[in-house]
Amino acid sequence: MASFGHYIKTEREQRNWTQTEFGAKIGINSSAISRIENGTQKFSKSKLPKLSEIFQIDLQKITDLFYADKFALEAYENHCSENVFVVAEDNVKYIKNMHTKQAKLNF
Amino acid sequence: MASFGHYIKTEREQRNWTQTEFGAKIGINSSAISRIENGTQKFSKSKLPKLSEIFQIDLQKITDLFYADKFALEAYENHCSENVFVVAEDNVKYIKNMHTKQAKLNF
DNA sequence: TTTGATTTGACCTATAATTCGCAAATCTAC
DNA sequence: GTAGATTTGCGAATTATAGGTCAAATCAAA
Repeated sequence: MASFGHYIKTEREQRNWTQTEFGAKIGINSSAISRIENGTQKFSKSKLPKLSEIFQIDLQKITDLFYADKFALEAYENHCSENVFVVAEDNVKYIKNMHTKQAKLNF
Repeated sequence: MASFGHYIKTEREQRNWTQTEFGAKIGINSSAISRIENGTQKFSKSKLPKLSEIFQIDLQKITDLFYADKFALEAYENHCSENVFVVAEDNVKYIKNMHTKQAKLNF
């Protein structure tokens, strides 16, 4: 998939909704929808649950796509090297580890 | 490595700088340094070049560590699944591909 | 104990980032 | 050419966040 905006556009068109119709459902002006689909504006993360609801798509999947796109763009724009995401994955494991250990300490 | 704040702390201590000294070099209040090292506050990306300069560490390495930490935390906090970063990596490739094709079109 | 270093809380500010609406412009069938 | 759909310029309004200040608390080592 290209980007999150493109993903939204595809899903919207599959349902034969105009940007205005879709905008009404999710509570955003049609011009904002246009910008979102074209990547000029970002979809606000607070509306992800609503999006999953009206698209009837698993929230986890939508969340992953959203952040994968966000991270990719950010990494690209800030000239991160190839292995940023490898390091990031390790960091997540570390964080999870820390939190479980922290949880154990509370007993 | 734990987190970017911890990384900063380690490097600072290796140089035997107090938080106040380090803060003076990079232009941040010492209490802010404390918060940054402990993860309460984020290091601002605009100061990354300055950081690489005073630490004498490759900017690319610092950039990667900074964003790996940022992405990891964000992924963790927003409950992304295991494979976000795999997808993100694909997305970067896609973006790079798009841009090279775009570049070619300009000839 | 004393001194310097670090941590933390509370509150405030400046600035950057971003969303989004409105209206005009442009595009696209029919 | 007309109507609906999409795009875009402009600007407002909101939000997010880094970082400061000041003071108190805690830590650590001499």
